[in-house]
Amino acid sequence: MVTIYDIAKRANVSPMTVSRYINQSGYMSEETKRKVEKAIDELGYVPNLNARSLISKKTKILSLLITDITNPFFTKVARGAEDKAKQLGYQILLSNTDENMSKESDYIETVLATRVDGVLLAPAGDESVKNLKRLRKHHIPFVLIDREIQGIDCDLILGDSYEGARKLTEHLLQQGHRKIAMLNGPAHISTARERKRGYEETLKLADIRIDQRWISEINFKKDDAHAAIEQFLSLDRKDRPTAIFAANNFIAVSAIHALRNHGVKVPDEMTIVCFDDIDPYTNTSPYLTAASASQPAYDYGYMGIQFLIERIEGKAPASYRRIELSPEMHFATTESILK
Amino acid sequence: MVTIYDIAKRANVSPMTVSRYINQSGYMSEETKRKVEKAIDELGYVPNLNARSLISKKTKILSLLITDITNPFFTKVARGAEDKAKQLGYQILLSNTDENMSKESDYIETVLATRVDGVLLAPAGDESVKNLKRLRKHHIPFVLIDREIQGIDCDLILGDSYEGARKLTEHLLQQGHRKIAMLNGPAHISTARERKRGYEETLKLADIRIDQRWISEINFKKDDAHAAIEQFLSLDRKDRPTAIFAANNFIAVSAIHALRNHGVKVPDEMTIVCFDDIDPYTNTSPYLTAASASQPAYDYGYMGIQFLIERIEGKAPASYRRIELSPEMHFATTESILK
DNA sequence: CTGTTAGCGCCTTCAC
DNA sequence: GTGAAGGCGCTAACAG
Repeated sequence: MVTIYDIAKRANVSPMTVSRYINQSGYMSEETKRKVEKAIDELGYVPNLNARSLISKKTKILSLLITDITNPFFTKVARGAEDKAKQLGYQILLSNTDENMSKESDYIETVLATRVDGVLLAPAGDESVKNLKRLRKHHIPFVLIDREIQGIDCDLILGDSYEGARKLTEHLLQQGHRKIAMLNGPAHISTARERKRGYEETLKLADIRIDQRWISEINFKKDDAHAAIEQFLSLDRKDRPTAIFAANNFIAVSAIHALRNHGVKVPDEMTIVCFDDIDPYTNTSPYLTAASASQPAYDYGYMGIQFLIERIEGKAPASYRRIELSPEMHFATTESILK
Repeated sequence: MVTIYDIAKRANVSPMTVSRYINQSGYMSEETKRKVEKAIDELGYVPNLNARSLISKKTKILSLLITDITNPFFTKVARGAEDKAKQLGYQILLSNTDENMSKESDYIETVLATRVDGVLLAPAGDESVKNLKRLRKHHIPFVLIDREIQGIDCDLILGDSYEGARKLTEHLLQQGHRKIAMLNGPAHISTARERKRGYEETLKLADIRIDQRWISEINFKKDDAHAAIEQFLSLDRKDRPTAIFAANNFIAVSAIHALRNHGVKVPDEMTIVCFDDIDPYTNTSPYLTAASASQPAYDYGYMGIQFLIERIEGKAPASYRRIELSPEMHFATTESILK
């Protein structure tokens, strides 16, 4: 491997001069500059960032710890994160926790050993508090996205889950639905709690009794809704929900597939609304969902990384920031629903 | 920062003993083991992989260089890659080139400076050959996915673009279409060339004249089909294609959106077939595409990383492997098309 | 403007 | 079984 010593020897200068050239620090004569440049070119030298990190204690690497990159929400988060990181001279390590606490803990250890400069993460659940405390203890800056953790004060980028849930539920009420089920995520995730709160309060305000058999708590993961859908369908006709509020994109898609497997046509025989987009046809008929609360996922990643790097570089305000991004509501037009 | 020296001092042993404990290399008495363990616990020591890399010349970091993580094909590639990497003790750095050669070159420099152990990449185009040669020169192992580069001998994981294109085109012929347009990617990408070859040969075999106005070359990127669609629609009724073969998922989605913007109903008034899936409804009615060639994207990533790590660790066969994965054809049922 | 010295945190090598 | 010396590639701090 070519090192600054090899360059130094060939250019007849000291290694320090080479280092100065590479870092453009301090002045040097045009002639030495040329000599060094020539040697670097001829030998094909590339600086070793690892060695530099050992001294500077900065790796210019960030960790993106999300639950699943194949969730379109997180796909866009990742893209936003990578764009901003590249722009500011950082690289991104990708990790998927699958909403699994032990996987998350695993990755946290790797994060520490790798000496990344910071972490952008969507915590697997409330229990993540121990992982976050571990990061804190080791002075690794982090920013939380999408999910809040009680007892952890930090930069935070969230969606307004409560408000989005209210609007989705209200939309169903306006459409005449009275038996509205909710397919929610696990209660140990803040967004699930907030979305349920929005759902329940909206129904209460409308004086609608909430049948506990209509509320099912599953995972925010792929293909997890099948059993819950069977449960709904097994109810007597009079108790069976006519609409379902899916708490995220994966749940909605899984629900739609499960319903169709059971011969229930969506949207004709069962109305679905959901949090997040169902790409790529969110805004295109035929609408499968009657309404969705679309989150600016790219911005979560982009702003998240920006906040993180500001923290890392000491450019952030002293007090932590809490950003709540409003979901954008998409409603299917009557025409398309009837289609 | 806690180092092995701190641990050594507290445990009353030499730093070397601590190092041995961490790496489980060589024997040591149970007692010293316990002492070291205790010190590590109390001080919260975490080994510094950077320092280790400086000596071992291995970072246990791989680079995943794709065009765009938001392309569902690459999303799944990334997931497969990360899963396999984690399983084998590696981490993944994520980079998006946007099919842009200068961005790709940029990332290659970063790859070199970071001293990653290897690279899994989907080259931006034939011109990538210079970037690959640069990797070669610096002895960085790499595996290519999805796209082949002339003049570069390396492990390769491809889809059978030719065969998939033939089947898609044949399907359109069987459906009675005679005026079939192709919305292709750029000719400097191998998959675009192969898919065009499949399209053209199928039409030739059926004795169908290919109208050059039906072939449009755009980018494999989001929202790039609008102008081409307008072109198609501007043709006289008698020359206007009745079906479109979209060379990838992004092109298909963009085409569908563009068509609908122009009031052309899909699939009723224009039939679309495409390479790749259109998630999440690929296999669910209402079908927007009449047929698709679904690629096992997860496997591209999973196998790609496996091959790469085998190379890195000297466990790969001497000669390079070339894997060609068959796309899985999905055809919409007549019923659903008519719906 | 350029060079020397020392050390980042760890491991290889060779002693004991 | 354990330790001391030296060095991985680079740069901070000081000297000239």
